[in-house]
Amino acid sequence: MIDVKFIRDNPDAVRASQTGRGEDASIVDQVIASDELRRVAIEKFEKLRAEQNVLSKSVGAAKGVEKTALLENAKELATAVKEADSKRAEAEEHTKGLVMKLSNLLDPDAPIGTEADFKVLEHVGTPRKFDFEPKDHVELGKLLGAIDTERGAKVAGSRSYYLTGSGALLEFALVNYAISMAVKAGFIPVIPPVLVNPAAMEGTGFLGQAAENVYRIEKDDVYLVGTSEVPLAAMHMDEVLSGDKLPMRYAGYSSCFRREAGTYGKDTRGIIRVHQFDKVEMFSFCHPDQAKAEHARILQWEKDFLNAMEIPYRVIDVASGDLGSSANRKFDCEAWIPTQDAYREVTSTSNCTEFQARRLNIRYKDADGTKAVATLNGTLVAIPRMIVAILENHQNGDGTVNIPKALQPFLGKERFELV
RNA sequence: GGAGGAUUCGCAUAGCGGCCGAGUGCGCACGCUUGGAAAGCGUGUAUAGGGCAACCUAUCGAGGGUUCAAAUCCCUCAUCCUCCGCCA
Repeated sequence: MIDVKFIRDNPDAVRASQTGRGEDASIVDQVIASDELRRVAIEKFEKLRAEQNVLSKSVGAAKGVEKTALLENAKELATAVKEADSKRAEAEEHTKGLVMKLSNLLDPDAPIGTEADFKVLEHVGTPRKFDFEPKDHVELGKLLGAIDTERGAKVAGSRSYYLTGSGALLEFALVNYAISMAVKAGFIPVIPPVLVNPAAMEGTGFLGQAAENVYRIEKDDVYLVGTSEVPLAAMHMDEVLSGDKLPMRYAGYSSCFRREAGTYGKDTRGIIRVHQFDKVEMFSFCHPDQAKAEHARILQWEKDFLNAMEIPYRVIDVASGDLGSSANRKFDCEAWIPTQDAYREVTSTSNCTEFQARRLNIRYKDADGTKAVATLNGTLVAIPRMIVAILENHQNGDGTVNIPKALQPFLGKERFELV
């Protein structure tokens, strides 16, 4: 949510941002008009209310005939106040509804365009040349007894899978490595709730365009989170953080649930796109002035992780039209997937500036007063995609897979063997 | 699932229709005092909105209602605590 005052003072900037995203810029003018009416309604109500407060006091003090007369007046006023109040509430709601439609302001450095207009920032590592025909992760997963998509489908439907044996152990190793890395970097490790209430979901912006991809448990009016970003961000909902404690960094480990509506036929093979997976997510609450620097730091931790996995990847600056509505800029790390002959997203980090915090009412207090914090998120490791990248990039001709050095202490061996 | 109790300014509490945006204690900040500190004394100590400002308005878990007037009365909901039941 963008600050209404900012919209009022900088309508052109907001319009430009909307246009850059390929979204409706006319909302800005609707907001300004609505805000005008809102302020008139507020003034009208407050004036009447002040009158009523005075009159009410005099009613209390008065006696007899005088009191009866005053009461007569007071009753009339009460009706007027009630009416003005509901008009005020209506105007406020209308304005807020419009403001909520606006996406976050774009970072001026973000590339403008649609999904395909991303900018490649760098390549790290070189895709490996195989002297044999590389197998894909589904095949390798079978040979290693690590991934079972057939039984996953039998028991839970499409896009479901079992991680077994080496696969399960690999998840534990990845999680352990990620968490120990995060703790070293000063993150507080968190195991958050994955079942959250509507306020948390709404506040983090997942009930807007992304709502289609969210699982909802109707009976209890709760949602299954698609990322621990939701419970991590909502953790400090309606709180005022002390300025000297910022940045506050959390690393959440949780299962993530995604309906994957509208992705029929996309990535149907294997575990690139699944309904449920585990992920370690970085989340930071920081000073708005620090957000850009913090974003760079989070990206660096993502790169450190991929470097440790010895996987070739590239970093892209996601184009305006492909940003989530909360993000003002987003970087994706895309790992090289040999059998797809392509780079595929494995991690992603977004700078949400104060947008999300304003919706969730998360502020910080320092000498200058109380203001909205900035929030940022980034994937440290999303298990299935990382497993895909590791299996495919580190496979040997016989189907065995070498374990990256960083993970070896967590697995007690150097190679995954065939079963 | 059933029965009770609770939710007030950072914390602990008072208040149970107008004198309450709200008292007290603790904490915190500043000042006085002191060689320095403690104690003591004094002052201050929420957030949001509207207004150029003086100032006004709203907020006592949330939302409705009654009333000229609600922290206070009524209803619904949420959370926490205790007891019973159930499960582990």
